[in-house]
Amino acid sequence: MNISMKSRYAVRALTELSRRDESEPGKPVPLGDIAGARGMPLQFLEQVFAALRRAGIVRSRRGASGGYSLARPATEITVLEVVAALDGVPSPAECTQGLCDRADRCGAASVWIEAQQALETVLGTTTVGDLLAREDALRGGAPMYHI
Amino acid sequence: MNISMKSRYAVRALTELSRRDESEPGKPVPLGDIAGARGMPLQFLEQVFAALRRAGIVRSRRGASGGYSLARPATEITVLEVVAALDGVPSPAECTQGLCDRADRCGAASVWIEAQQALETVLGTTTVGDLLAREDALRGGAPMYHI
DNA sequence: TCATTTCCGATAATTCCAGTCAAGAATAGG
DNA sequence: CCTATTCTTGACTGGAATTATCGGAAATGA
Repeated sequence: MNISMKSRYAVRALTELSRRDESEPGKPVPLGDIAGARGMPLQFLEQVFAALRRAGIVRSRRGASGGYSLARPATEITVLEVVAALDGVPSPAECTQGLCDRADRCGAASVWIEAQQALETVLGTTTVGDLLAREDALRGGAPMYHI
Repeated sequence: MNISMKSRYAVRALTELSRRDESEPGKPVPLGDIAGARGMPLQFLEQVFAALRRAGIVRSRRGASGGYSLARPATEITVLEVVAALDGVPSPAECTQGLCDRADRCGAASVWIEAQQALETVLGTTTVGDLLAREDALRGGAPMYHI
């Protein structure tokens, strides 16, 4: 199972959302702002955030001065659950989901299972908060050359 | 990241091929035998093995009593290179292939890169020989637990 | 009321996947 | 040489997934 644009947009958008949540905690941010800030198609983001809301990752408020806000602190939202909400649990091969009836006598299944576990470890231990911190490090810590 | 049927068939087929290579080393095995032994569509396997040959993983001999044989010992063929030959290097997101022009200022790229590295570690350290050994362990009835 | 914004379903364009089909070329054995 | 076997290659297809876009409905604050 692939990590699609939906998941990638979601991660970017949540990073942006948590950036804004730092300055004005809890205040809803319109999707249009987020889409604009990161160059993502608004109507596609709407689909993405609908799924994020159903998964309990963001909260929404409708109407004027509405928008989306984080349902939990950014440091408690893992990349894994974001991906799971949009693409399902990422698995390199279907064997790893009990769909392979040969798994009990197929040595190959084990390697796909190990691969999936490695993926889950990385994605499950990285939070949106981490990504925001990394982004800040890139912006601030990157060498600044003057023209 | 998609590990397609091609790669999965390839891994299964190479395991079968190395099993036969054990009893009669270097002897070409017709694809029909391999397809039959593991219930895989022959004509699809032909595509798969054409790619494996181009990648230098197997050798072919045409004609009667021809077939495919391993180009190297099974213990020197990693699952990673098999997957790479058929699906390309597995990557969870395109960012990790230099296609994302935002990578230098996008904190999200880092997590996809780490995920890819974790995948490559698992797949790159498992060989077809390992899979054959695991399969034998499974057949021998001894349950095998791997950490 | 009105502008804003989320919500929801339909649809379209494109690409990918898994598998099939068909014709051709090389080879061993007789 | 003849023939069955086997690899080689490319085109093709049906279905599914991906990546959106469109149009409007419902809620909400000013």
